[in-house]
Amino acid sequence: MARKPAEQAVSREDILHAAAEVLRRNGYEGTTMKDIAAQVNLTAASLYHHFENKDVLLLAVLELGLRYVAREIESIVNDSSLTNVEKLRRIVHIHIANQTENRPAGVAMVYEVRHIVAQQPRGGLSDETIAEYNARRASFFAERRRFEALFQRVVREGIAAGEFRPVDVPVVVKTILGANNWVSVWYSEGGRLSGEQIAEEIAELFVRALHP
Amino acid sequence: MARKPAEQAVSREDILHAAAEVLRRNGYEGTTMKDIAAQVNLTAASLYHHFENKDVLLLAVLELGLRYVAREIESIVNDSSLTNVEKLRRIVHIHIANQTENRPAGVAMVYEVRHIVAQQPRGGLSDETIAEYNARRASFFAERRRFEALFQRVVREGIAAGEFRPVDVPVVVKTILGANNWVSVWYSEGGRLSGEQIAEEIAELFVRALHP
Amino acid sequence: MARKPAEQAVSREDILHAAAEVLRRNGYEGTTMKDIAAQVNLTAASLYHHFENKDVLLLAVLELGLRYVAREIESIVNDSSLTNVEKLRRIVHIHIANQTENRPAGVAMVYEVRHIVAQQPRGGLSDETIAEYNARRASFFAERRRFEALFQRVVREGIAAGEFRPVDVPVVVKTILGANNWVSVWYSEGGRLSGEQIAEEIAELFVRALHP
Amino acid sequence: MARKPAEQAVSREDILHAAAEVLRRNGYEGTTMKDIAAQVNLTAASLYHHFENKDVLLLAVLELGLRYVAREIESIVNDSSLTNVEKLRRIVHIHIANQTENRPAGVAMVYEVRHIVAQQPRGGLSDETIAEYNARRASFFAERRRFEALFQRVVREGIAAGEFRPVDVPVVVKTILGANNWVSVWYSEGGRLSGEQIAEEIAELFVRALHP
DNA sequence: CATGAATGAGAGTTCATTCAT
DNA sequence: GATGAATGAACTCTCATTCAT
Repeated sequence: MARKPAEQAVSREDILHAAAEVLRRNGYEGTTMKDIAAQVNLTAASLYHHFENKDVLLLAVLELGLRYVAREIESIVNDSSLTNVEKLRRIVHIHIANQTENRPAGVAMVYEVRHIVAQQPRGGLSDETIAEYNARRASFFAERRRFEALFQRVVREGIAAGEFRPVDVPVVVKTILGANNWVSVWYSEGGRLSGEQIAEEIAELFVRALHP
Repeated sequence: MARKPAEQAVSREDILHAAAEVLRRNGYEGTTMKDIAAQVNLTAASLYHHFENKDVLLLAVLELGLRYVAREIESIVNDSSLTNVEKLRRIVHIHIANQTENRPAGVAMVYEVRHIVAQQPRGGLSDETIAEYNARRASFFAERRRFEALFQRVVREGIAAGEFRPVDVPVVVKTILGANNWVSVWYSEGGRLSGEQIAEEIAELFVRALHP
Repeated sequence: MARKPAEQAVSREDILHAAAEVLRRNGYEGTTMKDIAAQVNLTAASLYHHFENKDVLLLAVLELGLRYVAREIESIVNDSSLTNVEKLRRIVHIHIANQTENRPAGVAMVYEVRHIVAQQPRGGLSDETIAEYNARRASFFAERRRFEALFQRVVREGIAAGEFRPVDVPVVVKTILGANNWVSVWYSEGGRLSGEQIAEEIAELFVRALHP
Repeated sequence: MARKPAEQAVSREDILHAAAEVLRRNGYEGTTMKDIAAQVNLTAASLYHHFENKDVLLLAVLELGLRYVAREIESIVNDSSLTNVEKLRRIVHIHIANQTENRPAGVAMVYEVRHIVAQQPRGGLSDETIAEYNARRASFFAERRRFEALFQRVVREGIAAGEFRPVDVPVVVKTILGANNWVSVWYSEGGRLSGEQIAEEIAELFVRALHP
């Protein structure tokens, strides 16, 4: 009753990537432990060696994906050699690339956030597991706030520098994020436009929208 | 063994409204036939007298919601006394109002479309039911295309009239829709801004973005 | 996907009796929903039509069994034509008969009480189900206290009447109950002695133990 | 990949004591290999170096516990300076102390015997393991018979010596054991009475019950 | 010896769906 | 039309057990 001996073992990381892929295809509720397991040639039971829980696992996926983009965007935002207009263009590009390319959780995030917001950790769990879940959840939301804050900073500093007209920063940023996120819903590989071209068009749109 | 004595019997319409409400609260997967039935004081079994299927039912909900907004928007777009700038402002307002006020299918649409796109009609069904489902699905997508076409018409005619600069119309419309849809994700009643104010800000943003 | 049409439907009562039987054979943890279902020719899923929960179901079994014996014993205790010595003999007989004959939950009670005492209602349940469970649990314990109180009353009144010597009533009653309960552990049908004979011997033992 | 560096390795004995503790807390079914392992700072897998089986392990625990009490009782029974009345008092005390103090197998025995009686050795095991299990089982029951025989001997010799009235020895002994075992069910530390006091009351009860 | 990784078997539970009444 | 009872399929999760390292 034990297998998978020589073949290199599966790591947490591997599972997270597999899960991200399944999540993208099937959505949160549509994703089963069996699906994820199959993706890494394991049985569902085996996943519980690496994650205490489906929720914990999926949350880890989203957090990972988010952290990844946030890092990229952060380096742009901190680059003092760029104007805020240029920063806005670039981070829109990065965000959209994250939707159109397969970067884990990029797509997932659009749809699945509602589950995390609403959801009590699945019932009948040990206190430790609930603690683990809440920790992950807090971590995810923290990352999420940081992510949004980066966009806000660019707009705010752009306004201060006279590069952008004064606007309601939170609403504008939500609008940009909404537009970008939505790309993952309608983008199709091999469509009329590449991800790059789409990003170009959208970035231009918002730069003009904010023009003083 | 038949209940529902005094109260007049429930209609398809009643069920659709109830389902829309549940859908808004619980999401597609989270919505059970029992939930919907409870909302109209029926048992799950009874729903099958009115709809052949959960999928058919939910699809009807989305179609209904969509048709409703489409009607409203259509009357604006056909009003020849308005400029295209004015039309754009108004339809953005209507679309967002549909997200922030409780118009059920409005909210649902953001998240749930994926199910309809992806989903094979649930296995093991009679051919008639599958046919019914596919008909509904086609109908939904037709409505959806009409809906989007209305936005596209405004932008396109605005460009032709010199009110808007030339842009990639499909991408721009998707961007506007994405931004509007996203409102339902982050809007909270009693928040800092009313739905009206949010709509105002977003409309202004896109009008400027398209300024020649 | 629906069966069991004409054959007379299964009632809650039927299930309780079936469950009692399985409980007796397999013990609390050893009893599966499938086992119980099989006993009444149903599938496990069907049981959830009648009981919200395994715990709720099993608790109902124990409560039912207990209530049954308590009723019998009560009528003896209230019979003012009997001496307390006679009452003690009779209730010991009844209690032991309950262990040796197949009266539901008689046997179960010996082992399974620990589960009810210790156990949090299984996690991940709706609030209503938890409420239902707690109600049943309270009801069970109330019944249990009543049951023990009946024995105590006989001993106490016997002492007052000079039929019994003064003793520590609670301890003595626990001792009698323990001895009786234990019968279910070692009694085997077709053994050297009948249930009646065993009861006779044990009753005699305690009557003498209490002799002034 | 081997841990447990400084501390000297765990012995079978250590595991048995740990298991007894867990058994007492959680009951037979509620006790997992992981629980036991955790108690001795091992992993579940490691337990299989010491015992072929969960059942074998737990059986060993019960046997150990039983053997321990049996020894104590034996020395009393063999003490020719004591009357049988005195012997009975003392062995009741020992037996009850075994329930009220933390001697693990004491408590466990009450509940868990059923598993051993009923249970086929878990399926799918090697013949050797089954053999080992059956050996342990036989050994357990032998110990159990010896234990009961000690009580029987006291009663029987007491009758022969005229210290006790003639009774059905097996039934009487079962009754005494049942009463004693039951103490573990209701005894609570810090309750109104100490274990000693309870034992006193019960011993007195049975001595009088057997008085000629 | 000990462990981490893996697994099969099964448990409880949910849910869309069916059908006789 | 409506319901209660029933079901199959699926899902999450647990656990004893194995085996290469």
